Order: sequence, then structure tokens, then C-alpha cells
Amino acid sequence: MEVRELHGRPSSPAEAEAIQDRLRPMLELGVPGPVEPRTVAGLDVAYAGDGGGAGTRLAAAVVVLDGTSLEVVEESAAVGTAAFPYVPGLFAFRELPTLLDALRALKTVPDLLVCDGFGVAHPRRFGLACHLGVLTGLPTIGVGKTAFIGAYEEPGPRRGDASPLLDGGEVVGRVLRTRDGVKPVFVSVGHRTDLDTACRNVLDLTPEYRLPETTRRADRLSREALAG
DNA sequence: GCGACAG
DNA sequence: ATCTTGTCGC
Repeated sequence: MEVRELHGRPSSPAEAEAIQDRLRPMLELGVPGPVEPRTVAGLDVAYAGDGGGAGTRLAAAVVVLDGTSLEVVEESAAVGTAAFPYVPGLFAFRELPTLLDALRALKTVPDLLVCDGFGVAHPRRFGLACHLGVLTGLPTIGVGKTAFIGAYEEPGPRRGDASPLLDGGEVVGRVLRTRDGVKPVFVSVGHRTDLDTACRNVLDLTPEYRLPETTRRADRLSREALAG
């Protein structure tokens, strides 16, 4: 599939923040998302050795599943190097280049991208899921495993229980329990979808485990690609 | 000023 | 993210 080239690689945090600020107005928020996506892609990255600085070897993976059966439709992986050091808030710049390589090699154009991390639940409202949404033009959501920004109340104990993730006065995401009695995940919209649909999609993708099947598949593929 | 801080 | 043993539970 095609990916837009809207910026080069930042060489400083200030430059990276400027790119986020420039792309943020391109986001389409508050529009209805794909309720029954035909295909859903999961993205993830695995690191070799110390995952802190720039230059460390990594592998990015994209796995496309049938939105109904959750069967694998297509897989793509790419190896590369961390393009930026790990800085909270600028996380996307680390793995974006390799992630985009994997996406470009994809024949399928997914109806939805499920990203590891956050969308608008971000200090400047432009997390990895937003970034990938603007570059691909596709609906995207972010599913984080741990809290980043925002305050929330512990959701109920059952699958489907949720509570709003609040930053300042605004709802930036939702803390969603995907399975009975397990730690909740943090869902936020990235591009061209709404929070209700995003959470609906995440529940549809978690029939058995805490994390979306897309994320689990991509995680496994990225580790394999890294190993060789 | 001091912590906290997606992966 | 990654480094890592044992351990509790289905």
C-alpha cells in the first residue's frame, strides 16, 4: 500500500515536536469509524539488546486479519534501526521508518490499523496511532498496555467494563477491560474513527486474550523477524 | 523544583 | 522494549 511522505527524520526533540504540531491539524477526529472492518491490521516492533538509544536493531511487523474470522490474510515484516532515542511523547519517531517499510510492502489496504501505544492520549494529542493515521490515510486506533497520560478510575472487573481517560477536562481515551479479571488496556483514537467504535473493535479482537489478536500476531511476527 | 513518563 | 526463575492456576 501507499504511504505519504510528509516529513524527513528529525534530528532533535524540538524538530520532532514541530513535526507533530504540523501534522496534528490533518487529523480527522470525531467521525464514525469502521464498525465491521473487513480487514484489520496489527502493528508491532521488537528490539534487539538495549532498546533505549537510537541505532539499535529492530524489526517491525504488520499482520492483517479478517475482521470477522480473525484469520490471517497477509503478513509483512521489515528490519531496520531505531531512528530516534526513546523519549516519552516522541516514541513514534523511533519505529516509524521501519513500520512504514513493512506497510509499504503490504498488498492489502486494511480497513483499520491497530497500533501498539496511544493515539490522541498524548501530551500534544499526537501519539503513534495519530501519526500512522495521517501518513496512511487509514482509520487507526491505539491500544496501550500501561498508562501514559491522563487520570482514570479503575473500571469494573468484567470484560467490557470501562472508564474514561481524562486529561485536563477532556476525554482522551478509555480504560477498557477486555477480559474478566485481567488488567485493562488503554484505548484511544488515532485517525478517522470515534472512541465507541474503537472500543467495539478492540472487544471484537479480544475473544480470548487481554490484548487484541492483531497485536499478539504482530508481536510474534516481529520477534521472529528480529531473530532471522 | 520534584517525580512520572507509550515501547 | 529487553534482561530473567520460579510459581500459581486452569
